[in-house]
Amino acid sequence: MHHMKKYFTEGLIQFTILLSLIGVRVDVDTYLNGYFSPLIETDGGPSSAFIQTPFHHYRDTAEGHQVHPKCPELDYFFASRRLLNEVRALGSPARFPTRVSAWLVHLVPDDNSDVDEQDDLDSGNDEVNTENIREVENDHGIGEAFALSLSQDTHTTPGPCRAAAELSKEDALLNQEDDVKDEEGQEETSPALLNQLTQSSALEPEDLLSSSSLPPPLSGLELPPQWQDFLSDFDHFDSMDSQHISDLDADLHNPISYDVSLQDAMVPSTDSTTCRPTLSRAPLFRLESTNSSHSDQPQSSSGAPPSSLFPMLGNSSRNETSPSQMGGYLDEAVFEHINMLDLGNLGTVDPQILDRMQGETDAPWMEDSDSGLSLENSSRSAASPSTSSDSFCEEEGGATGYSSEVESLSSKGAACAAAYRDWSPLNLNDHIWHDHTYSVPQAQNSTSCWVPPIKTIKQEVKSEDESEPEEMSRDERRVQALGLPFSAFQIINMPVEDFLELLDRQDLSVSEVTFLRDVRRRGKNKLAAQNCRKRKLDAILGLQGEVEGLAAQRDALLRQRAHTAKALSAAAERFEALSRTVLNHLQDECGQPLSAENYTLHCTANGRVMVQPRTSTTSRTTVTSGKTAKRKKDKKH
DNA sequence: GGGCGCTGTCATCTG
DNA sequence: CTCAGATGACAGCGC
Repeated sequence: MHHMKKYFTEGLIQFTILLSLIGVRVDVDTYLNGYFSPLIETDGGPSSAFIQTPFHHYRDTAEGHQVHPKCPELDYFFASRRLLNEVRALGSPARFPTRVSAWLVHLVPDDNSDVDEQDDLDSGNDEVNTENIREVENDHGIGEAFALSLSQDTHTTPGPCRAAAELSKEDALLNQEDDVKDEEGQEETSPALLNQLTQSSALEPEDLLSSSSLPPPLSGLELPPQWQDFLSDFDHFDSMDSQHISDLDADLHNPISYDVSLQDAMVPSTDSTTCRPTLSRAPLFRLESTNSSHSDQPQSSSGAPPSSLFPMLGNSSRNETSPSQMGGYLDEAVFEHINMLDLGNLGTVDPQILDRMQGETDAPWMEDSDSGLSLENSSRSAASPSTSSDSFCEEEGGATGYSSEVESLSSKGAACAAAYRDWSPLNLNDHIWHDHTYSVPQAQNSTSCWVPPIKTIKQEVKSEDESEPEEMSRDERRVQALGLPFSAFQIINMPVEDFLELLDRQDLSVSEVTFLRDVRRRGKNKLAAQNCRKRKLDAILGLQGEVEGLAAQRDALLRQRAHTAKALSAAAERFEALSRTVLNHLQDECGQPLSAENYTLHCTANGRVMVQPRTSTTSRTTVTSGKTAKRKKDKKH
């Protein structure tokens, strides 16, 4: 189970990073909040006896996590959460525009090789205003380098180069209708020679930029080789990234298997109005494992049934229809949600820690016991001061102490001593040592060797050297003074039935009965306190190890983040250069190549790649003029 | 003499 | 209700 969780969590991290790389923000909280706690409970069930920490006051307060108050993972929860908060405190990771990874471009043969490479991109305005989108298309079909579509219409439609100005969604619908008409009239003209690098992409005719003058055709627009490289890189970007991750973390051997289609992953970055909910596309990501879905996940906009295993996949599907929810950034989402690694940490925690926990849960309280050490010590001194030859193990069973007590029976207790003579050490073992003892040393149970604590040894040595009687506890002395046939140790550890019978059969006054009850209560509480303290100590030590492991994990994640950011930045630069090249192959109504300073490429939700003016004011003007031109053109026709 | 750690004990809660 | 266990709080003790 630990291994499953480990691989699950690691795969989750990789998957999250991948999603961030392609511009999908993953919300892991929704999954982990709802699902991890049960995992903890299920997995750590027996371990609740390992550190039975009653966080009564923290019950159900761990940010909604239903953590059992005695769940030891609560400690890890707080510790790991603190660590990951420190990670986040290191600063927001570099942000990268979504559009960098949200493109698909068709490779189209191009004879027009004179590409103006001198345009510089104006990076000032990256805001995508879908209301001002101009859809540009080559008019001869050969150079239809893009105008991609993720929709199912796979036909290619040649047509004049047009730029459609859409002021609103309604206009877009109108334009689509016009486009259909245009397609019908132009489908016979010249089929496009379009190399589809990806499936189900299509060129769609759009309106003309100008009704009066058609721009000269882009004959055989051919992308430079680096563009093909770029596309191929993106086609295999997921595998590339997985490779990076695997290089960084050799332990991530079995990430979650997934199949990412970059085309499916093409997502718009900003305006949700561009989303086309009616589009039927393949799932953004497809998990090869099919398990139950998380029905609790709110499907905010898509309304699609939760068909994915993880809520993050639900998010992915949402991305198809709710692009506004997609931050196209490799941002702190990865690290924010890894904070479930506390939870997640249980999966990705240092294997040494897991092994240690496993080992302790495997051989739990069997090995204990300091519990009763001092008691046994005192009992030993009280019950059998003269029977030093008796081993402790014998005394632990109660035989030694019992026999010694019988030997020292007072007249008062002698009458009832025989009645309890059959109270065997087995009873004591059955009723006393059955649970709650924190850590009985394994040797104590398996062999007859008992290693007393150092202090006990010191006391013994001291008593031997100084020839002084061992110091008896107050209760020991009082019990001895009563002249009862049982030591305080036996009173404390005998079964309650025997104890009650003892109280009944002994001719004891009310005060004596109360005293014996107090002795028993105090003795048990003393053992409990010892166990409790030792548990607390071990918990602290375990948390220290956990902190060390989490710190190492944090460092690894930071290195990984830096590496990923670097790779993504390089890809962004490459994409910018290639976009510049593509823009230079396009012409405006005047026949001039589109300047990368004034235009940028944008991909809509339906998969179209459009040219978009960089500045809103300019785009507004352009859109308006484009729309007017379109209407003029329609009148002409 | 004060600080610190250990230990025992009490009170209280939970199962 | 009783009992056992767990734990925080407190006090005593020794170093």
